[in-house]
Amino acid sequence: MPLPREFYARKTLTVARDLLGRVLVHQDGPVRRAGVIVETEAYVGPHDLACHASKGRTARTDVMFGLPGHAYVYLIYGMYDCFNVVTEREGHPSAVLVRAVAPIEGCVGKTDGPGKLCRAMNITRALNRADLMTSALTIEEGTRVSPRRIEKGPRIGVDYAGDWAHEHLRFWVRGDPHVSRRR
DNA sequence: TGCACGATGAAC
DNA sequence: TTCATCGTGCAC
Repeated sequence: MPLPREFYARKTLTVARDLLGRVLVHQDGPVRRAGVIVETEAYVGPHDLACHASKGRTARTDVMFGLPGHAYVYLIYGMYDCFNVVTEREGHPSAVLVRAVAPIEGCVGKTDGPGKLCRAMNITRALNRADLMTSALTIEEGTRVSPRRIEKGPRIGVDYAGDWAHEHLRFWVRGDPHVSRRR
């Protein structure tokens, strides 16, 4: 069963933490690809200079202004896809980037980074705007991670975002080997 | 119409 | 530390 839309219709920070331990599932034709989410980042709104929606509502960022629980998949550096889930209320652009999963089934190659997990689970821009309630891409309940096992720190690769680069909006499961290693 | 620059990963 | 590679947003 997919997590309900109300799960995503909360503060982005809350959703980012609560997504740890949940299971990302891509029903890729006959193949089921799944992994436990172990690392996330929150992009909290138009005032967040690291959030793509801080540029305004464009063809690319439009989905973030819509209903929560939809996929925002974009191309980064000309070669990698990154998977996000839209959060909060319609009209408020925000999302959670899933940075790493622990593979369960159907994953090809490593999953310890946002580009890598998309490649391993065959998540591409074809799934941009997909509704996680009704499409081949979904997130299931999984197992909640105890707050004492959750660590947080600054987001990766957003040094351009001024003060927002220092905010602790990245969350991961302490000690999990599938968390991305970069700093 | 052109151009600088990434929410990265992998090689050196 | 460098580079592959291209869509996006913004300057002209």
